[in-house]
Amino acid sequence: MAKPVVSEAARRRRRPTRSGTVLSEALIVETALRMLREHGSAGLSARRLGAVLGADPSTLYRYFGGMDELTRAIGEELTGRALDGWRPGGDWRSDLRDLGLRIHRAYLAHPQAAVLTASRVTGRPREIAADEAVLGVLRRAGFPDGAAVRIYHAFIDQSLAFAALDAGSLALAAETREADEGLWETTYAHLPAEAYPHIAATAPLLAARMKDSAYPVALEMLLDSAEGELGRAGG
Amino acid sequence: MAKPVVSEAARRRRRPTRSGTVLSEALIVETALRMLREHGSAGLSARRLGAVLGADPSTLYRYFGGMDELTRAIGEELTGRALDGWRPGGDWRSDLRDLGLRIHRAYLAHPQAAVLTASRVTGRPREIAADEAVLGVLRRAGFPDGAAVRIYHAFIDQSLAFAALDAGSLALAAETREADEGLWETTYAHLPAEAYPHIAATAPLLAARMKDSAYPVALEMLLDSAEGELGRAGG
DNA sequence: GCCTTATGCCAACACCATTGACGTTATCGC
DNA sequence: GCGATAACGTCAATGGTGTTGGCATAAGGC
Repeated sequence: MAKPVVSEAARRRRRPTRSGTVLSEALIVETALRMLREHGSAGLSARRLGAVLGADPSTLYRYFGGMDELTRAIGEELTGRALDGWRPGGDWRSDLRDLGLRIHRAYLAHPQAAVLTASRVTGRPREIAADEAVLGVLRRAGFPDGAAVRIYHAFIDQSLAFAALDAGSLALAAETREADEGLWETTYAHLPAEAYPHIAATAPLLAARMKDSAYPVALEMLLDSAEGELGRAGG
Repeated sequence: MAKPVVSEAARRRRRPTRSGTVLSEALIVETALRMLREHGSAGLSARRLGAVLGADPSTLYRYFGGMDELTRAIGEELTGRALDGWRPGGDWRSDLRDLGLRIHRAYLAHPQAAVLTASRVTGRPREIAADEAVLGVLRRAGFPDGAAVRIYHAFIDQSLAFAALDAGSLALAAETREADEGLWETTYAHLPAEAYPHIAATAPLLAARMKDSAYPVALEMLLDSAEGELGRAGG
């Protein structure tokens, strides 16, 4: 076998690579993030990553079991950055809004990485911390446990789902340089009004809105509904 | 060059492949869908697809510009199936609910394919038809154009986003056979109550709810909010 | 029945992840 | 200080991938 994959903590003998750099889990993940950002999600490969690090591709297998494990490590790094600095204020609605937007923003800061990792549920420490935070906000707001769990589930999955979706289109746009956004001005704007009357009637509005993420609107609608339920039930 | 990619409509000289089958766009897409379902999202490759069809891999390039274009065709097929048989009834809310659940269901019927395609905006005919349908329901319900477009955007992106997210976990579960669902009974249920009081307090509720998709709840909340807005504005 | 050309096939290229064997050298116990 | 051990970087090779140019053939319009 070629892969005991010594844990990072037990790693002591750091030999510099042929080109002089000293490897580490953190350095590899960081470099991979930079490569994803600069060369797109297809630009990350063991060979290229090795080349950038000045190391043989096979060296990476001393640190990660495979590209899949590296991908999960990158995802961990992203979710970790999402919660950094968040503290609950007093208002449950703005707390949740802030949390949702933070998650969305953290993923979109690295679209190419997000699209690779966003759909993986890890169950790792920082993800659990986020879950606890959301549940806490809802229960303190006065939602009974059943409602709190239901709303929590919708909220967290909505955030992750939109993060992945928006990261996907952002990554695609950055890579192909051909504006998918322009699709609304070209294809959709010139559809025959008889066959597609509603699109034709709202084409300018569509063109203006489809450029941006729908997440803020969807999030606000979810909060609307929750607030309505809270008003009807408790106070 | 090797790829004029004759359009399906202009295709007339159908020569049977060495193994006797006669190729077509539809047959290729259909076969690809079956392969994705049976062998997972990593099981689809030009070579394997060719082998199953009894054709040389390069033959596929007479029908699609590349694997990327094939992927988009698969996505188009999925969205098409979502709309099959849908007719608007009288009530806008149940119309939208039905449409949303159809999209979600159509994608989840082919999780491996959905995970490849759900984040691609194709701009192809059947996708446009779906957009037109949603906009029509909203405008007929009495929403002013601005609100209709805003709600349409949130609705369609939320449907696709959840479809992709849920398909991802479904595909992962099917491939690795290790139940992610059990995560809530194992990891989360045994967290220290001091550090994670809210998770601990709601653990049984969480375990029961996290197994299912949050999409129906999120959809209903979106519809709640829209109905509230309609009530306040027009009557 | 001829001609054109669409279309299937072949061979080849460049890339990919992954692995096993091999040396070298950094660190630990003494 | 010194030797031993094994961590870890490197090399070479395997079997996969998408994609392309050239070629032969048969299908269909005339």
